[in-house]
Amino acid sequence: MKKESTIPIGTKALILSKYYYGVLSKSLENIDSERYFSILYFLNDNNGCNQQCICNNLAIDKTAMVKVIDYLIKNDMVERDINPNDRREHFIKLTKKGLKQTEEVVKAFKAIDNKMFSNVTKEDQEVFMRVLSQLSSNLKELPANDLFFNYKKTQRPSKKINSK
Amino acid sequence: MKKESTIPIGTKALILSKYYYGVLSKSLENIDSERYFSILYFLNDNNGCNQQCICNNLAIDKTAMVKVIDYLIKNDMVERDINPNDRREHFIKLTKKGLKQTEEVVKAFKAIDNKMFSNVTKEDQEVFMRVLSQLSSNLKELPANDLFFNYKKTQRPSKKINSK
DNA sequence: ATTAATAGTTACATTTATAAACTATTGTAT
DNA sequence: ATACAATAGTTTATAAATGTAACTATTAAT
Repeated sequence: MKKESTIPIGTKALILSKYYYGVLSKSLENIDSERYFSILYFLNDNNGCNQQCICNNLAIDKTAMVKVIDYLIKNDMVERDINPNDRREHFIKLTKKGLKQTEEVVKAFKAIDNKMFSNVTKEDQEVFMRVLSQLSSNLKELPANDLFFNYKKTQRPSKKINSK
Repeated sequence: MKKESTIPIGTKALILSKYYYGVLSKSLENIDSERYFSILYFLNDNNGCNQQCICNNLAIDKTAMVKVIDYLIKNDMVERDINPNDRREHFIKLTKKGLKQTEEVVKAFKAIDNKMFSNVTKEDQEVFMRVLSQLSSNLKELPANDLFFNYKKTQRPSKKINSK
């Protein structure tokens, strides 16, 4: 009685993503960024959004995002522009080079998605995608994980330094 | 024309796993291990397997695994026993305490899986799981990712130090 | 008896995660 | 108008995760 396949959903999802990004980075060795492809992909659809927007949508901490953007700027993939209407916000915009290379990134992502689904029927594919979204939103409503995201404990009761 | 939801499968899977482990670790705050729950879960089904086996099944690098096991030993969750029939292999076995606490871990995993699927029909659930497995095995056969796993480049053409 | 392969380890460098404290800016309530 | 809260982003520090290379010990293959 082998029960080989009793691996929890979350673990399976993590494993899948590891394989996925392995394949992806293999097919994107010619891009000037060696990582953060998912951010480029996201920017392709949301060019000019602020950093917090990327964080919220890709579940990345904002302190990590600072370095991600720094890296992408260093490689001339994006630029960081202050929003004149709300100077707290920094818009992240793909550069000319970034736009061009992001095309390749998007193609690579979509190629993998297509190959992955090559032997899955259209109907099953539809169900899969729908359930995947459902699971994610179910999880977001489960008891306080807090682990990610930035509006978290925020207890900071002290402070008030240069206020007086 | 918003295209909010065009996030690649691999990215969605990664995000799902982040939320998932956030919820999980929230519900397992009383366990003596603060992490590596998926390894405990795996050991519950495969108690006494060697380290490589865990690596292969959970897509974790073997050099990382050393530290994971060290950590779990330090917290008296597992022990590491040399296989007398092949002294290269180290069997990883749950301790008495590890067995007990792993019960809780398994319960927590299954509880989350249940909650996630609470509003998904049995049929859709079945399709989802089947496709998820299919996608993983599709990915494994895509062109060399190399990124993970241990039988990789292994080119090491030099070496031969103390051979002569 | 060499040589190759496997399981695991060590050491190192890089990347990522996490928390806390911070600046700058904007929103809100009195 | 002023005080306070909230938001976006940054910095710093620490810990953990990840990846690479070189290593030991052991077993398998020739």
